[in-house]
Amino acid sequence: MSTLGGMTGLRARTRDAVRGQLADVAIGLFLERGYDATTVDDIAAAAGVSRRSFFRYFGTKDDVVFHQADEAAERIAGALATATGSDWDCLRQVLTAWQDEIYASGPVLELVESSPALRARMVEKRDELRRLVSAALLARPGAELDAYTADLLTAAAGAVLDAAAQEWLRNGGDRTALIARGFDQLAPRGR
Amino acid sequence: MSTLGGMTGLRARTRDAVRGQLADVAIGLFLERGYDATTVDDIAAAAGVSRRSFFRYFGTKDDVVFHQADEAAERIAGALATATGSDWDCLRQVLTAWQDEIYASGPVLELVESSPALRARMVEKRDELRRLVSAALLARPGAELDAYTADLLTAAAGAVLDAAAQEWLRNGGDRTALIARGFDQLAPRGR
DNA sequence: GTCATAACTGGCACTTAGTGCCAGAATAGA
DNA sequence: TCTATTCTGGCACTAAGTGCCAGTTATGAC
Repeated sequence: MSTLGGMTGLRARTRDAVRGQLADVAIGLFLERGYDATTVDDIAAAAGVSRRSFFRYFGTKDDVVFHQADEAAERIAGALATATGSDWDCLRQVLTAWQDEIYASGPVLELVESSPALRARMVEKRDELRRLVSAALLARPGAELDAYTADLLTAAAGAVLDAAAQEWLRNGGDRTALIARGFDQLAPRGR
Repeated sequence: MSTLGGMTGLRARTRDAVRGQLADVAIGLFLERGYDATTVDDIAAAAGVSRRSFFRYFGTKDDVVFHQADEAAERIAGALATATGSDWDCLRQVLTAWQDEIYASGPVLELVESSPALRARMVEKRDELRRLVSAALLARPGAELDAYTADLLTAAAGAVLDAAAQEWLRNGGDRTALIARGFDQLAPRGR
């Protein structure tokens, strides 16, 4: 256990590599045949590992689609801790900057929308993110809000992102502009 | 097929009765031993039906907890169609009135919060409700909003309910007052 | 280089949710 | 009463996810 600060360790690095490769193979199959029609056996076989090993890299079949989002979630919470301005402005800045990481851009979002199981999991992940962000907002250095207000503002900010993502899927357009409009409209009253 | 308007039919009525009884037995077991530790076999045995029949009444194990919510969702959408006032006020009135149906009051809410699987399903159901409500808001007689605004307002109203439910689980108190405060704070600007 | 330790791997068996199918019992309507 | 529909239980099957074990490989100390 003599690891230096920046040292990642060969073991961890190969592990991350396998993980990423596994995810690529899996998403490729999902896009090709559909999520439900692809079994974990298929993924494992295509990636050249055993079924058992797949579950050592991903706890569930759908985690494969959201594993970047998990990492992003903690970085978002971290970014929020250092943001300045009013609570609402902090949420606005951080979430606008991280929108691409929250809503996996491109084909992955359509993949998620195409499968009820994946959509359910996405909503769940969104909820976890919401909790994390709310806690980070509440724990900010000079915070002057209560837990209820933190939950409320965070959920409202999430509402903006959700609505913008839906509209973007419907009609395309400038997602950042949609988000800006939403944040303007919902800016909280009173303090 | 000579059923009169109000006639429910004996078959449908007994079916509803079995359904309700099955739900009661299942929730009882869930509260007693926990959700994950209760199998569908347990439920079926305790209710005196076969495992196969259970799945004829409920598509999944967790549907048993949310089957009232599904019915409530459509009634909420119906109520919204006949509500009057600004879009935001309509949402406020209808959702405030139906809060108990949305957030199963009492022990069931705690049961849901105690199991990750149930919590995930609840979030999913909430999402379905959100879509239904948004569509109903958009389709209202004299509606003057676009799909994006409908989604935005609906999600914001949902944010109020979510935050209020969390706060209520934390500290108790008057849930209706919390909801009122949330709706005041998030009242949208512009038009 | 050697060696003990820890981590990774594949294979197997098992539980559980959920589905398709079929044959028998119960029921509604003519 | 007779016929068509519906409900039921049982069986077999798929697929996700987990625990366990034994073999292999990399790691770190000497």
